[in-house]
Amino acid sequence: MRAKQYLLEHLARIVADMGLALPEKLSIEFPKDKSHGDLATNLCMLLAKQAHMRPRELAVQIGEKLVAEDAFIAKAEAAGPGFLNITFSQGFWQKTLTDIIHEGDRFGSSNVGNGRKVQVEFVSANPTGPLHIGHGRGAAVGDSLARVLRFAGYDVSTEYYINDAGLQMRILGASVWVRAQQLSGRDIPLPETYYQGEYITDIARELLRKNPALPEMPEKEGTDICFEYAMNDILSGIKKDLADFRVRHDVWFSENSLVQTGAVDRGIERLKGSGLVYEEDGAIWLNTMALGDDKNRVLKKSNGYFTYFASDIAYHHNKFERGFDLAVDIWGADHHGYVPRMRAAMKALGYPDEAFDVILIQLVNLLRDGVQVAMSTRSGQFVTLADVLSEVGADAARFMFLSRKSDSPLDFDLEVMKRQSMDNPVYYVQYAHARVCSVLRKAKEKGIALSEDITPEMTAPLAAPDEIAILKLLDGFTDVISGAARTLSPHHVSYYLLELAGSLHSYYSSYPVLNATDQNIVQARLALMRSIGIVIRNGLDLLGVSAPESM
RNA sequence: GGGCCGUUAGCUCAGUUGGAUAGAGCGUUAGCCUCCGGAGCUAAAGGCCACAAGUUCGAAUCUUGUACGGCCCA
Repeated sequence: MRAKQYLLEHLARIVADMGLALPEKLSIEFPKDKSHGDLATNLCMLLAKQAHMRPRELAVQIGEKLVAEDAFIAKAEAAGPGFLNITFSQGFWQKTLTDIIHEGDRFGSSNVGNGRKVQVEFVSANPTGPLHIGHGRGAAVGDSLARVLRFAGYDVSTEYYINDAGLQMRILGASVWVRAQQLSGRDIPLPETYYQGEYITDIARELLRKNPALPEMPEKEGTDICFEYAMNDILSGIKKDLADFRVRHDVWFSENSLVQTGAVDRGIERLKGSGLVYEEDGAIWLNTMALGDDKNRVLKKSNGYFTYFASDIAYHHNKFERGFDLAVDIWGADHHGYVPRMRAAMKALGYPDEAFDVILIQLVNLLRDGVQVAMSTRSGQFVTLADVLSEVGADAARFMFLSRKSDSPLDFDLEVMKRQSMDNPVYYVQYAHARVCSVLRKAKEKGIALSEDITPEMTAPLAAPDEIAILKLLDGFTDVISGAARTLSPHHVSYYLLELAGSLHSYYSSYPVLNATDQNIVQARLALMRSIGIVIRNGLDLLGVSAPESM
């Protein structure tokens, strides 16, 4: 981060002296940080294009000027066209430790979000049954994304949309009603389209205990009671599961409340302003084809009922009325066909394209020892998120979900997830953290004081290539976070942590810390250990994974 | 039939405004416990980045087409 800003300032001046303008987008952010040579190379290519020069020619010219700068050394290499390597002094990298220790749990945060108001809506499962493993993946991604965005300076609110109006909910109530009847000895069959799961019977049993008169009630009234009770019961179960998974929703938004307050009607009214709403066959339609969808969609059916689409439009309209600059929805990939029509609707409401984004979460393939575990919601035979958590733990599950980009399917093997080996990389990262803590503990026991003031003299012994490499890696943490925020991809954080943990383990095995020969070296390496610990902890926190001090 | 996503080492996967010799883990092979935590480390082998064309100084990355897989819609 600092390296880039630093480079930029100097290059900007040099380039200006040469009569060239720095492309504006370059002044915002440089995502690449593996090698600062890449950065310079990129820059040269862009500038060369602008100046109509051969890249190498320009590289040599810039290189010569850079060499004249006393703050860093640069050279244009003869090998390959247009390659320019820029090397920073060791002190430059060593200063990273000062920043980390000074900023502590804020290290890695930035202001690239610039306070933009973002809403992340995720999970939003119908409260008709417990959450399963697929919801877990969406929950982990959504929650972690929110944490990353917050850390990167966005103003984030997380939300769960409760689909508590509509057919599925009526079926839920009816299912419990039938089970309650059966439990009180009546021979009524449960229709196939009703919810079959064992949990429905459990709810009915519980409700009967509290309300023994239920089976005698008229069907309408009884079903309503069943629905109300079942939904609240299931919803509180969902809330508990999410809490156990360290997932937080700031707002629980009820679809029913939209319907009650007439928001759906108002949404359609507003849509009419786009001139794309029309009536046909007694139904009200939105001409989404005009905005990229592959066919037009019904808003209000001829029987007078609104479609799901209509209430979703009203809901999203409501989001923007609440002042969000960006609404991110996290959906199961099986809903991807829904994306074009929502985009079309947002456009019809007059919101810009970039105000609405959807992250699609691909399927989770649940396995046990390589054998697929059958899952079917209809038959009620599925492994719940709660089951998985109690078996493998929240840390392992979250890390696994956040170790893949969300748009590719994921194999989740329960047996592998219980193994404490590199099959299960969360332990590798946590172990690195525990190791660092252990060294710091031992230092304290030995009476070695850890100075709070990190001075350049103190970090100066960190001069080995391995050490400089780790310092560069630590310095890049902030970029990783802002990159993950920009691309809405929290999994970048996991990969970064794996890399950092690997560096620590490797370093640890060949460089003594407490047993180093010189007290100055001990202090310097302790500062390095502390910094690595802070960065791993900050990173794990963004993933919602614990950072144990011992294991 | 239309559409979305994917295809990178034997397996599971990273690789994001195009950049130097494409990276991890597992598995395989050969090593490392007198030493701060071996849940660890070192090294080797393993690649036509599905295929073909295009864009350019440069493509795993962008464009088009084809094949295969998953999903959605009709």
